[in-house]
Amino acid sequence: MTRPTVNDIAREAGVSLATVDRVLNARPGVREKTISAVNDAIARLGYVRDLAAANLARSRSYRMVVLLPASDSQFVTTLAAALDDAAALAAATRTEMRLLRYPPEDMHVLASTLAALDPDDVAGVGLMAPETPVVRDAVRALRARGIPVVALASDLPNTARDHFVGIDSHAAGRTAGVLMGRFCRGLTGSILVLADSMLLRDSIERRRGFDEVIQTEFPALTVLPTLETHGAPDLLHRLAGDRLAATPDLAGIYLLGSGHRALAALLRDRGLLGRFVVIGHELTPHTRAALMAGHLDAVIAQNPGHLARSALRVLRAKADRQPIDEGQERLRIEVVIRENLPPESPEPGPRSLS
Amino acid sequence: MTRPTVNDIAREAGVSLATVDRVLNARPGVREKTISAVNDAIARLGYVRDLAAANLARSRSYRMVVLLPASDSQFVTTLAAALDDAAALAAATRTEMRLLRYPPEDMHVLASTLAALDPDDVAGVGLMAPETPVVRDAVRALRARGIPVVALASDLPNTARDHFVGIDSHAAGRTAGVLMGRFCRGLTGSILVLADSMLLRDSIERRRGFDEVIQTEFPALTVLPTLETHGAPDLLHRLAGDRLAATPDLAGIYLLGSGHRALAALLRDRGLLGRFVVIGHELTPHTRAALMAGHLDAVIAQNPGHLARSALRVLRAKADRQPIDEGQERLRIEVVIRENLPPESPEPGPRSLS
DNA sequence: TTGTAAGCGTTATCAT
DNA sequence: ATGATAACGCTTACAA
Repeated sequence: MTRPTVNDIAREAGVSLATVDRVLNARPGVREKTISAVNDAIARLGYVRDLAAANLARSRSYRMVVLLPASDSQFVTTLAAALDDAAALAAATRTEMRLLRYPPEDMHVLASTLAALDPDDVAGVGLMAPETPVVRDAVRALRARGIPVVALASDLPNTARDHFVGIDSHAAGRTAGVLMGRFCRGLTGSILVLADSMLLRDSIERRRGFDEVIQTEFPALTVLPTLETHGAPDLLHRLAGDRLAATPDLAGIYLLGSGHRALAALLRDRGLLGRFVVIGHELTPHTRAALMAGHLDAVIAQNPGHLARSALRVLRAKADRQPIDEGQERLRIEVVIRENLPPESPEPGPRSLS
Repeated sequence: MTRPTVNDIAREAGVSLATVDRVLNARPGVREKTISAVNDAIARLGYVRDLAAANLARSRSYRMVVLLPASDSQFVTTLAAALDDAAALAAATRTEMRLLRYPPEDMHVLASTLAALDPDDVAGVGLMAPETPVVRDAVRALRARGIPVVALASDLPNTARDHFVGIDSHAAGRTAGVLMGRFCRGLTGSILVLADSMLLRDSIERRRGFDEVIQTEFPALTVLPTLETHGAPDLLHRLAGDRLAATPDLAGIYLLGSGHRALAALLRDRGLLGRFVVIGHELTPHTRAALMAGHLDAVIAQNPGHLARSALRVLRAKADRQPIDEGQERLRIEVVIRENLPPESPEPGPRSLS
């Protein structure tokens, strides 16, 4: 009736508790024969280990470090908030998080921060950073010192990071492309593309996915060269304004990064609000407002709450060398329009007081 | 540095462990004065109780019951599989699940099953059922006996269920409507609507949301009366076939429920595959295949894995009278097209063996 | 009204 | 290579 415990296994297998534990945790110093005896007992009894008890006994706590660029991007801000919420929740499982920010323009600062991390003080590192050589090396060094690393939001594929939690930018770009194409049904014309910077791999991949789809499936549309706004509203206003004037057949606008407010302002200036199909990325207060106002038609997004919780869960699993639940940790490429906009999270999440 | 425990409180307050426990759990038999002494110590030390340890000591386990209709609908099948996966995961936290099926046409069987549930054998009930008077009464009775109830996928708003885990059908219908309208840009014509049955509240609400959007935002489109197919492919073939022939200006098809394969077969028969915008609900093997083949343009879905995990987490929280994390438990109204189709879950989820 | 001590299911530290 | 035994933070008889 009641669930089998390690004691039951020990009795059934005719060994001691300690041996069962050794087998359970794949610790060395057990004969092959004993191992299989224990495993047999486990299978026979249908044992499943009580995680809570295990963690209690370990009384181990997990100090995670998460590094985000100190940019004022709304996505980063949103993610930081989500991480704080997730950390409050994870505290119940002895997992705490230190959230650090690094100057976005200097990867050397980031690298030295990472290099200074003490392997027996930090159980894992979450990192959102562009994949520059400096970063690559820093991540490799971290892993060499036995600290698990997960890449957040932006992947670091060539660093042997333990895991990536986020969405595939290329597929996200394709998704944006299909929506743009279909929302422009019947139209012949150009698509204006705005990015913060085309040096970031995510932007490049989004653009590549977008182009692929438009070229092969929507030949009536032409994607214009990307304008780089470097997060500067005035620059966007000028560059996009010029392009707008020079493009009489404009059908749609694709924002790879930020700039939603500046774009809306520009279009309003010109009396063009609502005249084009506009598609962007990430759900932030700005894009949310734009969706509600009808200035933005769709957003391709990843759920920051899920991202944050997943990051902490995965880090913890890695720290424990436990497998992760692929299904639970896989982020979806979300399509958000006004009608399925999730309600603005009202409370900052219950800070589990009692 | 380390978190304070009950022992620390006891020492700080100059009382014994047992007294601290009595105060913590609001048990009787403690002087007012002692109570406040303990509470002071708790506040001073910033104690936060370790729930896992508490539950371990209680050696409490949570036996949940989930009831699904015994229909052969693919969504229900998918959900059942997701629940089994979630249960395998939840087993590590002393939460087990019994998955029961009831004959979909007879709510009295369901009601008597619910009535037979023993309050000190089952810690919570998850229920997917239409909201008939019989069901309403059964749910009320359950709650009166102190068993928490969460509604799954389909809400039971007038039963005082503890929680609903699923998406808002009305908003889902509106989302479908917007996509239909936008994908039909420039077209003037009719939309064929197919449902299993219009007796189900979810279908009614989806349709209502869909109509609202089309009528107010896409006046060039006309939504035809719903055809009820009762899950019967031949009936769908006949009814939809007739309507198809009688509707020369058909622009789109909206499937409120199942029937994707039958519809594809019909359209193929008539050489009409790919001629209309087709939008449906829920991601199942059939809709997935249809999306991949290009016979279906978009699906409005809720994530069954999330639904299942959320249901079990919420039931557990309710059983413990703990607050739930709104952010984590809120399901998104997902828009799935070919480009953001999540990969088919390869493994049935790690059955946490070790 | 309060305290003592024995668990709960694991893990970890010694012995053997 | 294996076994006792004492934690881990909390609850719960049973005593006092």
